[in-house]
Amino acid sequence: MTQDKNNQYHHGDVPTALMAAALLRIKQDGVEKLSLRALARDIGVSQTAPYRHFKDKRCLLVELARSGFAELANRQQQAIPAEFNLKTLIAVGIAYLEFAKEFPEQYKLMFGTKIENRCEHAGLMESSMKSFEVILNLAIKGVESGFLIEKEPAHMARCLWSNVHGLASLLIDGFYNNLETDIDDFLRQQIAFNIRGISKDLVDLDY
Amino acid sequence: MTQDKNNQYHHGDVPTALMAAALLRIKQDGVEKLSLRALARDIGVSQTAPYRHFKDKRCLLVELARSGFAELANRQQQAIPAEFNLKTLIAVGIAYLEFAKEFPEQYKLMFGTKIENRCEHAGLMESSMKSFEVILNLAIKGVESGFLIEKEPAHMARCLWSNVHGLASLLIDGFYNNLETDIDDFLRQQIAFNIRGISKDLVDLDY
DNA sequence: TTTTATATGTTAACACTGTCAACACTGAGC
DNA sequence: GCTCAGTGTTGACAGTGTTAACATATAAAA
Repeated sequence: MTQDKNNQYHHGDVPTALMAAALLRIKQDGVEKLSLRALARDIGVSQTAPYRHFKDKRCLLVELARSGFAELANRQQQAIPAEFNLKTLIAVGIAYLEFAKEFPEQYKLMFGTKIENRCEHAGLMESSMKSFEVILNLAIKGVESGFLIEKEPAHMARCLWSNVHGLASLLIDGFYNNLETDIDDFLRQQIAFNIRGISKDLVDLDY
Repeated sequence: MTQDKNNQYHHGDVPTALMAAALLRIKQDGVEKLSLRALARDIGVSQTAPYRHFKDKRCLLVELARSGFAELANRQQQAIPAEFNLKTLIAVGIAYLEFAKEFPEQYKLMFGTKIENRCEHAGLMESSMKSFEVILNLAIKGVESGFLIEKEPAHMARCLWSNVHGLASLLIDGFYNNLETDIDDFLRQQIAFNIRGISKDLVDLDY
């Protein structure tokens, strides 16, 4: 914190400024065109300043993805109502898709191929695990409550996950653009189908 | 076709050579690092020679994706047995996943975000539609035969598609790496769950 | 307070990329 | 044989990620 904020040599908080700028940039131009130099220009520092805070571009992307998973987990958790039933799964699925719709570029970063060797980044893995655990806990509860088939809850969870991820991906990448019906109704129906597939009885979910 | 093949000024068939080289490159280094200049070097032409055959890099990627969809459609079609029942859907789903496993980088290109404004590329759209139509026809047949719920066959098809796409994506991006069970069993089970969700009765698919 | 060390920021440079304009060669049809 | 369109080449420009060497500001140590 310098006295003279206008003539400051030190920026103050380059990392968070970079993240904010990056979120803006990817929202505008897509994650594909994101450039470190442009980010540096955006926040008014030299082109190599970011390297004091991120080892390389990949690390900045990883951090973007990590925070994305954190936000996703948070939203999923928020979507769980007090009373648990099969519709809870739909609610969480919808929350998931809402996130993907709101932050498509961040979502691409989280799951896409832009980040290679994600396993090497512990923080990212941990964050994505936490997001998955929200679904996993629901599956466990579902099996315990007798709503879901008595298979591995992990498999139930992965089933839900892949279903909702498939929907999110196709949605983001524009494969549902020329849909005749309302997109939200459609998504709700798709999730409901999937839940029907792992629910114990042949329920009629009025999605 | 020059007489002297060794001192040839003209390469002969740059486009197909480029495609072959590109397929090799993305298989080795991933689609993210693909560079036009490297491709040109690979096939032994100057760095700007590709521009005589592809307007820009994007067009080359589009062609890669287009041929991918064609191959995918072909494999799906091949996987359909003479006799139709619910298991047919599983078989096609498995064929789909086999393709994704065999050509992960091409798959990423086909669905991922690397190609922006895919709608502008007519050939690509047509090719991807054809791939979808294979699934759509199955859904129609499924509704006609009374195996599937009497909803929009298009919705049934999209349900199958997003399910299998979700699995493929997560598989490719390494989210199933630390799976305890056999991956093929797992995938088969996941597809079966999904089909159970859109089948008319509560069938017990012995996947 | 002065000194020192560490964190942070800058400039200059390298190798690489996509792409364009200008030029050169080759082969087919007149 | 000449023309010309198709194909290939060279050279250049702007942009990128990244490193090394240098500069400054702040916090800790003296």
